Amino acid sequence: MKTRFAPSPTGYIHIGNVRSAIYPYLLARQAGGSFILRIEDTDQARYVDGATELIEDTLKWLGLEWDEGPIVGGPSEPYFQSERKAIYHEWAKKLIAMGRAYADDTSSEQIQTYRDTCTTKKIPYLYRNFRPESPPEWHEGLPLRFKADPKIRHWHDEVMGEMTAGPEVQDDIILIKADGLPTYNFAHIVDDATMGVTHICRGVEYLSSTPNYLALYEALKLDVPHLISLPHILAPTGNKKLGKRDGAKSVTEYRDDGILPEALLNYLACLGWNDGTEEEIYSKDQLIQAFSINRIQTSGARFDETKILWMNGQWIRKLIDEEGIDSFYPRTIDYWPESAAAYDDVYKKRVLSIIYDRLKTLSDLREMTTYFFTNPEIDLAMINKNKFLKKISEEDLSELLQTATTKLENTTWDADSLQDALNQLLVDTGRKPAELFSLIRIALSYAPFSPALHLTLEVLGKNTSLARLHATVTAIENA
RNA sequence: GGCCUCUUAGUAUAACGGUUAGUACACCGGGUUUUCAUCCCGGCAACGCGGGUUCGAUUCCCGCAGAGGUCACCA
Repeated sequence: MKTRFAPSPTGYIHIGNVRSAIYPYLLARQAGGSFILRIEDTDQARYVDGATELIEDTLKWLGLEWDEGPIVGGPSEPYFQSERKAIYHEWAKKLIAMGRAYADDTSSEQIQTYRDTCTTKKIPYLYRNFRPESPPEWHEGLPLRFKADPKIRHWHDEVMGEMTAGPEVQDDIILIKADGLPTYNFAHIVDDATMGVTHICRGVEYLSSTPNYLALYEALKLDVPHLISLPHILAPTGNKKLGKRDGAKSVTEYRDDGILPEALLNYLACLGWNDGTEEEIYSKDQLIQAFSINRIQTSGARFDETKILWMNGQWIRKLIDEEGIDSFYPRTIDYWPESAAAYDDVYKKRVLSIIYDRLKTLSDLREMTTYFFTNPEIDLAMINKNKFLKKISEEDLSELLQTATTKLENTTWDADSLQDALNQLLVDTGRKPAELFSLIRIALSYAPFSPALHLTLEVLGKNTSLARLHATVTAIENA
């Protein structure tokens, strides 16, 4: 089995089209076949500088390594269509020789009048109805058209099932443009054939041009590869397919937002496909095992930002629980608050180890861990408004904090001892956990939430913790 | 407009023609010595409409409606 991902270098890969890279990848890996990356850069007008690198970068990040293509090379080089012009022309000449292609010197104005004629007659426009009797000899600078053989065509789509199309959708499509480069319609057929591609995964938008491709395969005496039409990913609102105009985010943007490639791959693969079990979390290897074409959905699916967030949290926890903090930590380095730069990895790993089950994305670290790196600004309103603390007098609050400080000063600074000390404080002071713990927690962090108190204390360290408690006592007394 | 495709809760989906239509996210409630989160328990919520076929239809067939795709010297 040979599959391919064949994007145009017109910008970033967004989540609306990355599935047409994921599914062929999974298929190839499952079958022990190969996965090709081919760059379809025949439209010079839409070419965007750097887009190829962006595509490569995206695939690498997602873990979709290709066996043939740019960088790695392969038996069917080159993998850029712009460099394969001679190959297309060779195949085009075969069609000309067998009388199945002809040069087209019709001006665009003339074509427009053909169209207008059809519009006024309310009949579908087909160029072949205006096919010239004796077209000129083909030479570069002139578009080359396929001579269609319109008839009823049947084919099998692995997702959509048995398909039928009539002659009314088959036309003399352009094979080679005036600039000498082929159109997608021609190039992909030649490339897939010469590269040995056995399975084509592409969006359903190609379904309606398939009859034309079938005619080309037939004329060129080529076997038709297995055709796999992938339903669209829908925009957040409405039912249209997700595109850049709808603000479709690039895949790499999710990386910048702190989404793990494991989570994005997992989510995207399961959007519009499932293996029939109730499993939700799949690693890449599990996807390769479980994937099957016949369970791909036929209807479009909406990308749900909330669910990818949930899944990302699951993956953060899974990876840390299974592989440990040390192995996961390097992936977090770009996501810490600026103030963390002054701290070493050992400290940041300790912070990570007590905060990670609160993360939905890696970039949550930026907001959630600041008080581990800088002394928080004292905000007594947080104490005064707290539902457990607002009924306690300032004198009592101050006394309570001082008692706690004294107790903690004489405690060995490890999580277990700190937990024991806090429990003892509960007994000594006769306070409810909600009162004592809320007060200490706020004095330490002035954050809306933080990890368990004994862990927060342990990681902050004795000096910092006691200093922060003192600072709040002082602030209350001066208020 | 022609041709083609799709249609189960808000979202993603499951269910040999027979089930109280299952699961996950979201949301709501409860539990786990403070908070937030994790985890656990519970709740809410769906077969587009109309005809057939059948003892019985979410499931098969036909219409309709709605939505989408496509009709380029773009891919």
